[in-house]
Amino acid sequence: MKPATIRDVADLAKVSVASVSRVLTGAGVVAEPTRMKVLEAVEALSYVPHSGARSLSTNRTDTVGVILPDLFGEFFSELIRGMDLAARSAGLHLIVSSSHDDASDAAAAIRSMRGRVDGLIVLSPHLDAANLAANLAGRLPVLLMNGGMNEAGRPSIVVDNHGGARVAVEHLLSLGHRHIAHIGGPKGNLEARERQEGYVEAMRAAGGQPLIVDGDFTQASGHRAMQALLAEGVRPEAVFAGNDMMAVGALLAMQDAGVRVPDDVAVVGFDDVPIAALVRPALSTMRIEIAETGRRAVERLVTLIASTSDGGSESDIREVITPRLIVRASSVGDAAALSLAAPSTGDRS
Amino acid sequence: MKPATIRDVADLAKVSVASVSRVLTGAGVVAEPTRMKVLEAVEALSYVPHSGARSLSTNRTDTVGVILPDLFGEFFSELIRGMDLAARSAGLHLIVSSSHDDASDAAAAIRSMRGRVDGLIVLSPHLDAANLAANLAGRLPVLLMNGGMNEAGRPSIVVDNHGGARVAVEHLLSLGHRHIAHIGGPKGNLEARERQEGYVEAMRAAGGQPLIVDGDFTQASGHRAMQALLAEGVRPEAVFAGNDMMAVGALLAMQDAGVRVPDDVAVVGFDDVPIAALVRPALSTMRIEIAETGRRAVERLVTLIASTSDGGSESDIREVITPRLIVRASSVGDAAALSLAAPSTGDRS
DNA sequence: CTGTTAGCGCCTTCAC
DNA sequence: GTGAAGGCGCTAACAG
Repeated sequence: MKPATIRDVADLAKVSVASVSRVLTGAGVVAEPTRMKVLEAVEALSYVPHSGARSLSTNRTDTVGVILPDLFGEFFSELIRGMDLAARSAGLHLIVSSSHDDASDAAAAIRSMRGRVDGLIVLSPHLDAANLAANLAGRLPVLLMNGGMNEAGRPSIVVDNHGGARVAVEHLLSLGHRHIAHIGGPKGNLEARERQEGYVEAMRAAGGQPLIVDGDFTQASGHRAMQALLAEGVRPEAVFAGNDMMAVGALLAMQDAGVRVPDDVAVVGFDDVPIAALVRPALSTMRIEIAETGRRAVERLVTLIASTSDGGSESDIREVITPRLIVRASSVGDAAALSLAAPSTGDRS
Repeated sequence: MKPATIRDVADLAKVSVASVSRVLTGAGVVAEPTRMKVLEAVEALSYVPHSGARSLSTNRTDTVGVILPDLFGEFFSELIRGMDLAARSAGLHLIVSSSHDDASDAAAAIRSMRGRVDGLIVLSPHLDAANLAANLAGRLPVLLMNGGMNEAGRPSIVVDNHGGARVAVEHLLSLGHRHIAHIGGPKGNLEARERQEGYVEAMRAAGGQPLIVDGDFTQASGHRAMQALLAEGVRPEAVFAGNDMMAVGALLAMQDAGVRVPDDVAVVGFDDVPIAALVRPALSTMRIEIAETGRRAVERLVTLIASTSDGGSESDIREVITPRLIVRASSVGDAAALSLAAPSTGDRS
C-alpha cells in the first residue's frame, strides 16, 4: 500500500540499505551481482527514491526558488522560461512563488523556502532589498534582481533602466520630436522610477518639457493613459512608455482615436516582450533579452551555491544588463529595412 | 555560522524541542511564559523552520508539481499564472518542470517529484497518459491534463478540442465561407489532432473539401503555412488555425502579402490567449479560460490530495472544458459591437 | 566490496 | 503543560 522505502528494497534484495543507496546514487563501488539484485528489487517494488529524505541527508535539494512580485504578462513568463531552461540543464528543479504585494508577504515567502531550496532568485521591487533577503533566508545564497542599481555588495543582476530610458528618448529626439510624453509605471516600482528618471533627464538635457502620465505597467493602463492625453487635447509628437504592454495599450488607444502611428505620434516601449514584434505597427523598444537574463540568473545562482559550499567568494557582484534599442515601425515609418531583428516567438496550443 | 535548528532554540529558551515545536506549529497547548521564551529565542537566533525536515516528519510537503511539455507562449504562462494563484491561496508551493520532449523524459521528471510534492498536475501530450503517470508517481495523487478525452478512469481536466473546432468552423461556414483552410498543430500532439479532426468533420458535414497545412503551434509556423498557401496561389475564404499563435502568424503573413482580413480571408484561432485581443484585426477565437483552468486544476488536485489521505474517493473524474466562440474583427468586419469581450491584460516591466 | 550505525531537522506519541 | 525518545527515508562514514 505505502510506497516502498529503501529498506524494503534492501530486504527484498537481501542486501543492506547502504548497498542499495550505493547502487542508486552511483557513489562507491558495488559488485555486479549485488547491483543486479538491487535493481531487480527496485523494479519489483517500483521503488522511487524519496527526494525529500535524500535532501535531508545530503543537505542539497537540487532546487532553486524564484520569488516574483507577479506573474502577469509576457515579461515574467519569458523570464521563467529562461530560468526553467537553465535549471533543467543544470539538473535543478524550479519552485516559483509570486504575487507578493508587500514586503512582509515576500519575506514570508522567502522564509518558507528554507530547507526547500539551495538558493533563491529574488525579484521584488517592493522589497527593500538586501536586508530582508539576507536576514530572512539564513545562509541561503541569494541572487537579487530587484532593480536596485545601488544595491549593497550582494550578488545581483540589474537592468540599466536609467540608461535605457535615455537611449529611448534620444532616439525619439533624433527623429526630430521634441514634445515627448511618458507613460510611467506603478508608483512603488523601482524600475519604473528609474525609467522615468531617465526620461526626465533626457528631456531636460534636450531642453524639452517632461510630460508624464501614470500607468501601472498593464496594457489597460497604457490605453487609459493615452486616452486621457488625447481627451485633454494633448497631442505629443511621440510617446515613450515605461514598458511594452503600456506601449501596446497606447498604440491601440491611438488606433481607436484615429491617430496614426508613427506618422502622427511615434511610440517606443521597453522590454521587447514577444508581442512587441507582433503588433502593428511593430513596436520600437528597448530590448532586454528576457529569457536570456533568466537563464543567466540561474547560472549565476548555481555558481553562487557552489562557491558558498566551497567557501569561496564571488567575483563579479553586480551584473548590469544594458538594454538595446530595437527600431521598428512604431517610431520610424519605413523601418522595414531596419527591423529585421523581429524575433519569431513560439506558442503551444 | 550554520543556520539555527530547533534544538538551538530549545537550548537557548531552556525548554524542550517538543515545546518549541508546539509553539511553532500551533499544535498542542503551551503555557504563555513558555511560549514567550521560545519566541524570544526564535527571534534571537533568527530561526526559520526547515521545511524539508518538517516534510519528512509530517509526510506533507505543501507543494504541488506541474509537469509541462514546454513553456513557450502565452498559453502556458496563463495556465501557470492561474495555478500559482490557486496554489498560493491554498498555501501551497508550486514546482514547475517543463521541456519534456519524449515520454521517458517526462517520466523521469515525474519520478524525481517523489518526496518533493503532495500531488502532480501532468500536461503531457506526448506521454501516453495514465500508465506512466500512475506507475511512476507511486501513490501520488495525479491530475491529468494531457488532452485525452478517452482517458482511463483517472482524474482529469480536458478541453473539448473536437467540439470547439467544429464550432469554429461552423462559425466560418455560417458567414458564408466554404473554402476553409486549416493550419494544423504539431504531429504528435493529441490536442492538435482533435482540433484537426473537428475541422475535418465540420467540413465534411458541410460538404466542403478539407485543406490542411501543417504547423507546430508557433507563430512562425503559422506565418510560414500561410505564406506557403498564398505562394501556391491558394486563396481560401477563411482560415481556421489550430491555435492563436499560428493564427497571428497567418494574420501577419496576409498583411505582408496585402491580403485583407477579414474582407479577403476570415481567420479564427483557438485558445484566446491575451494577445488575441491585442492584434489588429483582433482575433476571433475559441476561448478557453486558461488561467481559470489552471486555477481549477490546482483546486481539484487539492481535493484529490485531501481525499487520498482521507481514504475517500473522487466523485467527478473527468471534467470537460467547453471552449466558447469569441467573435472579433478577424472573422467579422464590423464586429466592433460584438467584441466587447476583449480582456485587458497586464504586464510588469 | 558490504553491513552497521549515526545522524540530517523536525514532529509526535507517550509518560510524567 | 512539558520532556524524552522514536522515527520519517536516506546518505555517509566507519568498520569488517
